[in-house]
Amino acid sequence: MSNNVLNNELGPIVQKTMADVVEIRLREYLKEKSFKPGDPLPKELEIAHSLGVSRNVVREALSRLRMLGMVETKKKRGMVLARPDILSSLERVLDPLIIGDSTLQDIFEIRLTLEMGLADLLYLRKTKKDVEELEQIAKNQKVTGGRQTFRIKNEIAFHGKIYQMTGNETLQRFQSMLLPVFGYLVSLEKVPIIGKVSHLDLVEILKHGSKEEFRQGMLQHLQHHFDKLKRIP
Amino acid sequence: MSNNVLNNELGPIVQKTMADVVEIRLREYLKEKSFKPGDPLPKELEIAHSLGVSRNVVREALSRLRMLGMVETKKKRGMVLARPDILSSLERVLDPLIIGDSTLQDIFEIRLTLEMGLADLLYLRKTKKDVEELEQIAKNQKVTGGRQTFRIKNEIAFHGKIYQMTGNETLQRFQSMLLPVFGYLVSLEKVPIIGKVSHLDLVEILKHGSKEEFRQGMLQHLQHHFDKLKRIP
DNA sequence: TACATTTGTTATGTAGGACATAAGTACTAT
DNA sequence: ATAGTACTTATGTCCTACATAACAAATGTA
Repeated sequence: MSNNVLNNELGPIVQKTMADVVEIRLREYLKEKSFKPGDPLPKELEIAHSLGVSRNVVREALSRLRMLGMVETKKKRGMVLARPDILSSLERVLDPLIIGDSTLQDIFEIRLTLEMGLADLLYLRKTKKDVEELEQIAKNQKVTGGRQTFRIKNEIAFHGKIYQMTGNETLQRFQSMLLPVFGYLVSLEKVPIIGKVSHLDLVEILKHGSKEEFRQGMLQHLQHHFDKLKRIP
Repeated sequence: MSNNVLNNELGPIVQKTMADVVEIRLREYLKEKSFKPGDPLPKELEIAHSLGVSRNVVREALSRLRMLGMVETKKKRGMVLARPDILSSLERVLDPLIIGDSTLQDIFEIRLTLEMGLADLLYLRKTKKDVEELEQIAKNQKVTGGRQTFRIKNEIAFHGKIYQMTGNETLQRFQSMLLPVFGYLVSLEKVPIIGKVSHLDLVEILKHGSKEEFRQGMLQHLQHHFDKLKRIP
């Protein structure tokens, strides 16, 4: 018998605690009964009794769902299913000091991918006012020039504004959530590298150029990042 | 005093439970002391005593961190900080039936953005073998043709393969995690719409065409999705 | 009758104790 | 010295009790 088969047959032993099991069962229950936001959940004691566990365990499981924003509770009124904020769960674990290097690298690549793909949304939704504000940000950088900390702040403001211009709130929040990750990665570099295409160049393209030109401009702007990517991962 | 200021001054009243507070305090503590994966945490009772709360509350907070994969516990040995899997937290809340329509729309746009930005990673890492496998998937569709359920499966296989070809595991998992969302959105459409550029066309471009040609091809392939996007969000 | 006040009920939030269990650690006997 | 035993410790689970908030019902007053 090959080792591969063995690995499939016996997975790693994960000793689930009761809270884990109850969390899963609750999820299944909510899905099966197709609960919708606003629907009231059973009482803690009812859950505990019907699952044959203590109220403590149920509360640990519920505490998890509450953290994710899946349930909200009010005294006496009981608990209701709620609409979780999908990004708040991400936010809790997105700490560059904790997540591994390979994941960090993956996230960095995702950011590059997103920025290369932004052009379509951007040209669909950019407004004159937005472009003007973006130009102002780009000009600010030009004026103050040197200072490292300010340079980074401005970099963040510029790219953040671009995300905001897409009109996609989730995307925008996602980007701002990734900032600490990039701040961390950038801090590892000794010398700040400036792309061939500047922020002002990008603004100029946004004003008078086409989608395709913007994509090319963004590619040039990010080129030094792409240059450092490994071919075979 | 303007209403805007008022809104900033007094935010909405959020009555945090002790478990919420302890969770936050623990996070801060881990950050301040710059805990790294593998470092042992204080005992439950120590935490409870030093925070002045019951062990129950501490366990609820720890249960949350355990769910996110931030801490792992073994009997007697105690708890250690662990490397959370950033996507597993997302997975728990990514249910199209629960999240709101606007977020659903945002996610859909993010997917389009990603696919439009994939070209660079793809051309950096695609292998001959990958392209051949992709071609096989595309041909499979051509052969069997009609059937709705199979068409969707094949669509998923094709685009999934493209993500896999980027060599970015996080990106790939992210995409496969979004599939239920798109399955849901697609199920809302009456008539399946086929883009002007087919899967086989895309494969052909991957074989002999340039990055830019691929991007244009992908744009054509997704054009009907872009057509339906709202200008002003 | 209409309204205000009080009382009761209920579900969650918090505290604290008890014990089982697993996994080290120290000790003892051959 | 090694094997086996007893002890210790931290987590996992259960139980009881009570505080608190919010709703419901009952009661009293104009």
